[in-house]
Amino acid sequence: MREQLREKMAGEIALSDEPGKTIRKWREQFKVSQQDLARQLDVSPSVISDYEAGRRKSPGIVTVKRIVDALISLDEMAGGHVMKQYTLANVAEAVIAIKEFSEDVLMTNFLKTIEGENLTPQVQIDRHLHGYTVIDSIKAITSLDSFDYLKIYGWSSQRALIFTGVKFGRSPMIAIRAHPLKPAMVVYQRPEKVDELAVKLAEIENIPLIRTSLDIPVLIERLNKL
Amino acid sequence: MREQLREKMAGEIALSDEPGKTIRKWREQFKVSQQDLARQLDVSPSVISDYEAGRRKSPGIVTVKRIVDALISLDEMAGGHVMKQYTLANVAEAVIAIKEFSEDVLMTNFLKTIEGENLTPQVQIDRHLHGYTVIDSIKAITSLDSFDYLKIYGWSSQRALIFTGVKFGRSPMIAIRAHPLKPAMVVYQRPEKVDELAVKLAEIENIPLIRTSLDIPVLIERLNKL
DNA sequence: TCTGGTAATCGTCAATCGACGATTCAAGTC
DNA sequence: GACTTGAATCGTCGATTGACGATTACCAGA
Repeated sequence: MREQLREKMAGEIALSDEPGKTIRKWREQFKVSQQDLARQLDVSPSVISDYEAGRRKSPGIVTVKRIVDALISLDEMAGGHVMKQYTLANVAEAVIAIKEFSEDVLMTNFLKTIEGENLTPQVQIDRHLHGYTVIDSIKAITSLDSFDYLKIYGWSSQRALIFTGVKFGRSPMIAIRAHPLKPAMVVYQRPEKVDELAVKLAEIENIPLIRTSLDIPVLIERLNKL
Repeated sequence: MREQLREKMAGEIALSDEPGKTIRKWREQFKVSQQDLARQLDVSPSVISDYEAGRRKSPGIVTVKRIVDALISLDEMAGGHVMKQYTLANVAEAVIAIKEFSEDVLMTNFLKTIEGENLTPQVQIDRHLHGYTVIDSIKAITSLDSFDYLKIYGWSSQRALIFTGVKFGRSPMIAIRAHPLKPAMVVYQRPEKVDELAVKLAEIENIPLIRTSLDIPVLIERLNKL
């Protein structure tokens, strides 16, 4: 993952309109002072300040590389704390919780547990669930990646997909509709509103669409008991 | 994904010891001539050649950005063919097949279907499976990413993990051992050899370790019937 | 109030970049 | 053999970077 992070940092800085600000952002992420960074790089602290202030509009890639590596090295010397964040955190960015049940769970029980309200009364809820995935839909959408992960790993015929941060509930259903592998159940956690279209799509797909008003920590806790 | 690719390209170029070669690599990926690229950038072709030849040891990030954007723009104008490669291909790189069963499958049936030989006779195989994932272990290892995806999405207590391209079978078991979430069964498809350590680890974890001699297409076909 | 840690600003200068254009090669292909 | 097309090499030159050090400014504590 080290390489990944290095590349991301370098890429971000290189593409930034204000590389200085991006450098600063990362330096702050790593909780390193300009001085410490300067020491690690064996340059004067003013150099760092100049970069961050944007005095150089297009620093050379060697400079960028040196800065990135210095930050990562400093972090490693201090235990690699920051890097760890960007390992799991990034990959799992959009996934808040995930679990496979050791024994199948009835949808009706699942509903009771999360205090869910069925928005699609026509759809049968007599099936079983093998597991669930709780997804931060904002993050899933902004980092398209995550959506792709989900497409491949997280969506399966026998699990509940729980979306948090839902506005109208259209995008998740559209994504589901576009994909061959369907979840057995879709849950919106405290949606602002649930669009008609979302309900209609769920009915077409024959997937029960559930709304719950539990907040995330409570929801997670309840789910853990299953 | 566009942003992702941009960042990756910029990052790679920025971190490269020979940025010129990396620029060339990408230009060739995009199947663009130096001249076309130069035209897109509105500079003389010799400029590109100079960069690729390494005449500038540390090009400024603005230059890098311009080159990256030019390549992507050219690709987009031509239909975005190259970019598409870097979308799904990359994410799914290591996953050859994946499926959740609609109904549980007994391990013994699973074994019969794939003509599997149990290398761990002590371990019980009376459990059920919810699904399986077929993984190209070479790709999974070289692109560390994929291994991380798996950690989070693909590994679950009730599924079979099928590894292809196995040399000694140590790495997959070690990775499994290191991770809290365990598969219910591990299958090696035509391993060159199966190391003692791998078997021992499987026993410790109480995960049946299976060997199959089916080749990949046949294996997939059989699995599809489940 | 003084001090130490952190950061900003700026003048300066050698080194390097960014770009051009002229020239030379290497392969096709007409 | 003449003619494109793609690429390499290099001298040149103005513009910018990379780095320093001096100076200033802003806190938070002792």
